[in-house]
Amino acid sequence: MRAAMVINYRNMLKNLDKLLQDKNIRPTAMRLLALEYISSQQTAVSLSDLEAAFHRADRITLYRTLKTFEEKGLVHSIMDGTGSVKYALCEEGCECAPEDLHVHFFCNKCRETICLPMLRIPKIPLPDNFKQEEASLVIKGTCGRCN
Amino acid sequence: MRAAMVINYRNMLKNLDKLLQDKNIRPTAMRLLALEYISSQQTAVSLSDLEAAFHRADRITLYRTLKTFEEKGLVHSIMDGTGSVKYALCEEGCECAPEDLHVHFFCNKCRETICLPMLRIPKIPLPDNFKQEEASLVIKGTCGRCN
DNA sequence: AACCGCCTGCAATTGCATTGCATTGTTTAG
DNA sequence: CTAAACAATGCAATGCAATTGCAGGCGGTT
Repeated sequence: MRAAMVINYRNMLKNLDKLLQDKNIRPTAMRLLALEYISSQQTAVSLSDLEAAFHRADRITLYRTLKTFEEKGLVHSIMDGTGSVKYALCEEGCECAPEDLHVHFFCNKCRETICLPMLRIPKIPLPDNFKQEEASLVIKGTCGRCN
Repeated sequence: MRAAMVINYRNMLKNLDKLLQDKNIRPTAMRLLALEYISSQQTAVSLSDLEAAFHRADRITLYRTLKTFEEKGLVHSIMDGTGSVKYALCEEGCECAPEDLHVHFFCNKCRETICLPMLRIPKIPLPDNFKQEEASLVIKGTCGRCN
């Protein structure tokens, strides 16, 4: 049992490691931890969340870690209107247009932001000569847990 | 001709005045000017825009003017992801759910934000137990003018 | 005319995002 | 194996937008 867990944990690290490598991100200890945290969360995480999870780590380093993840397409950022940017893992193989193409939900009760990857942003018929490059749809209300 | 313009200007002020009164906002000089400016713009305005238009006015007063307009339902705010909040007139008779129900467009070239009141945000079929209260859809790209 | 409340202006502060720089750690070329 | 080159980290400082406190001023009411 113990052994199995250790092996699983090792495997997980291997996987996270691979995730980073695949995106050309050097797998440092901090980054592995950050990535582990992000992927363990059901909701999008803010810099403050990360900071709270690793209170011994430097805020700036965490900030740059998130920025790096975003640049390399490992996570995407979400502006949910709370004033602090949230980050969530990109889907496998997604070339994430900056501000992704799926819907995000912000719960007014628990104040968490979640990705709804199965819900794509509908195509909107823009006026003549308008060209769409990105889109961001944030729905606010109460989430399944809070209802 | 001159006389007609004067009369039209007077009428306009009367109209703006009425707009304010209807929303229970006391029509001070500053507010009339701010409202005139906002309604003369084709695009949503930020606090900085207002500040630039009235460089003799106090930034804080302009800030509070916008806040008052928003509270009273005269304008709605738009978070377009630029980091500064934009404001635009609400449609006649709209009870503007905070973060309105129409689509907004942000042009990556001219960096202006515009309302597209004729384009309603489509209804999204949320997962079980999720309740929608508001929604914000911002499309980014290049606008008609910039193409 | 006196009172009261809203509006305005100035000062100061918060909060999040961002950059500069020196140090440490890791990779790579010789 | 070592040194140079580069990347990541930690600390300090700054930028920028939003926000609040307070005092004075103005308008409207009694």
